[in-house]
Amino acid sequence: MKIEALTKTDNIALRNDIISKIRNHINHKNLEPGEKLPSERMLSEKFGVSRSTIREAIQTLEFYGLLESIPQSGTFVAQLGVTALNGMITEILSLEEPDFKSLVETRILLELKTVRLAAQRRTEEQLIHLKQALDAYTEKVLLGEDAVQEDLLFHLAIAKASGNSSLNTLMLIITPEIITNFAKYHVCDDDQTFVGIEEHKAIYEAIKDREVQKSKELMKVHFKNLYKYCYNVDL
Amino acid sequence: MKIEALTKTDNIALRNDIISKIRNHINHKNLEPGEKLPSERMLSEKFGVSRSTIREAIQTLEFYGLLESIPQSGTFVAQLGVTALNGMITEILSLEEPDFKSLVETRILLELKTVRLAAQRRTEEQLIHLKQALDAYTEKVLLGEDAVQEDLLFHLAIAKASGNSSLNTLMLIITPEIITNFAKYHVCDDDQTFVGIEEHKAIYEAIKDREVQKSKELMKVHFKNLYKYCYNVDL
DNA sequence: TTAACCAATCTGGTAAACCAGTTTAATGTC
DNA sequence: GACATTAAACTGGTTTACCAGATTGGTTAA
Repeated sequence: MKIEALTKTDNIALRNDIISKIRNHINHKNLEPGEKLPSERMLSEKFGVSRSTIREAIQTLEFYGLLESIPQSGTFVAQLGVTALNGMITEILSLEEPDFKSLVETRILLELKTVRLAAQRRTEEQLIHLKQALDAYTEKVLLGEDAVQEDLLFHLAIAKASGNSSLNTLMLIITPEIITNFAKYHVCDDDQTFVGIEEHKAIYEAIKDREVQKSKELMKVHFKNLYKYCYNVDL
Repeated sequence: MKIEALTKTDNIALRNDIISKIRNHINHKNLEPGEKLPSERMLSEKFGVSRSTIREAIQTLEFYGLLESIPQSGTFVAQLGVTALNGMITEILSLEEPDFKSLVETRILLELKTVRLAAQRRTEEQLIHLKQALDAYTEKVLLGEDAVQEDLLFHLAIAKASGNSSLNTLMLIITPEIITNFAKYHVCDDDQTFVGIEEHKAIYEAIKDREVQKSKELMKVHFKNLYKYCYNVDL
């Protein structure tokens, strides 16, 4: 088991090492925004690793919007200068796994915003989608089954209805980790879920009626138990 | 130029297609949390593409925490059930490029939180780092040079000082796109930056003195122009 | 001199072969 | 028949080879 973990860690360490070397190269050559990086083959040779490894590192930096690969042409640095690039890569390399408390804290922040925006901006189509998610959740709970997934999907539907693509993306990024931790710590084993039905329904109604402030207050109540629970248990 | 874009789009389309097919497979086989996906070779053959393509798709899903690859063992679905997985992949596939307004809206939300947390939790070491970032920014402005990068690095330092790894990660994700859009729309060409020095300095002092509410108010002021500017220009 | 064209070269993307652990199942022993 | 052993098959990771489009530099025709 520990060998597996070590191997996995090694892989990440290797990729981070390459990312670091790419950063050094950009610094050393003072690559300006839009300039071209050496080809994958060159970097591969220069760093003594295979193209796959280089490509993985580039893909990671591409995800953060620091590089952009164009087929049959090259890999280019984004429209941000050496300083920002350097600082950001350093930060990315030092990123740590988010702890449960951070996740919950962030989720609450994001959702108190998405629910307000949803109440303001939701379209009829999004409202239907919300209703479907709500019904799926309710049905699951009434069957006495675990409904964590349907719960989170309803919240994701709210994020989508917020009309803010950025917030929607961020919610998608943190949600799986939230669910995983819920499962790990058995946060949702108790029968609070019946209360959850009413709370969800109320939030839905508020969004439907475009009651911005009320929707936020309802969400706050909805999160109160969770917030308290997590801080008591984990802090 | 448009051919380049098309090629790029095709690549993304291909990867998304594979992701979609993986989702279908998981649905069809009703893979429970922790269960193993078919090997990359099997999927490669099943979908009629190479392992590289499969691996890229898996890597994307790994980033969102939906799958996990373990060397010499297999790829496993995360600790979330079919329903959540299905819903999330659907959402991921339909993700759209964030617009500038969404980015700004999100940034303001995140930073009004990070600055408060930083004022509460910052360590002495983080304070030093903040000071360095502030000085770098000030120096650049006084030289009359463009200081967008140093500006954002200061804000990232605040995010790091918030002690919330999750918020820090999210800030890192949206920052490059913010900078890119700043450059594209020439938001920061005017000499507002001299005002920026004072505002940054004030925020730093508030964090230093652990004045939570004040730090938030100062950040609000700092963002007021930007918020207004963006909405006026882009909306 | 200039502009158009063409072929050699270079690019990222894709596919196929290879590697080192892991898993599994068959085989041999007690 | 139960268990230990061992070898073959299977895994994700890595390396190498190949592809088609883009770039580039020189050559040629106007």
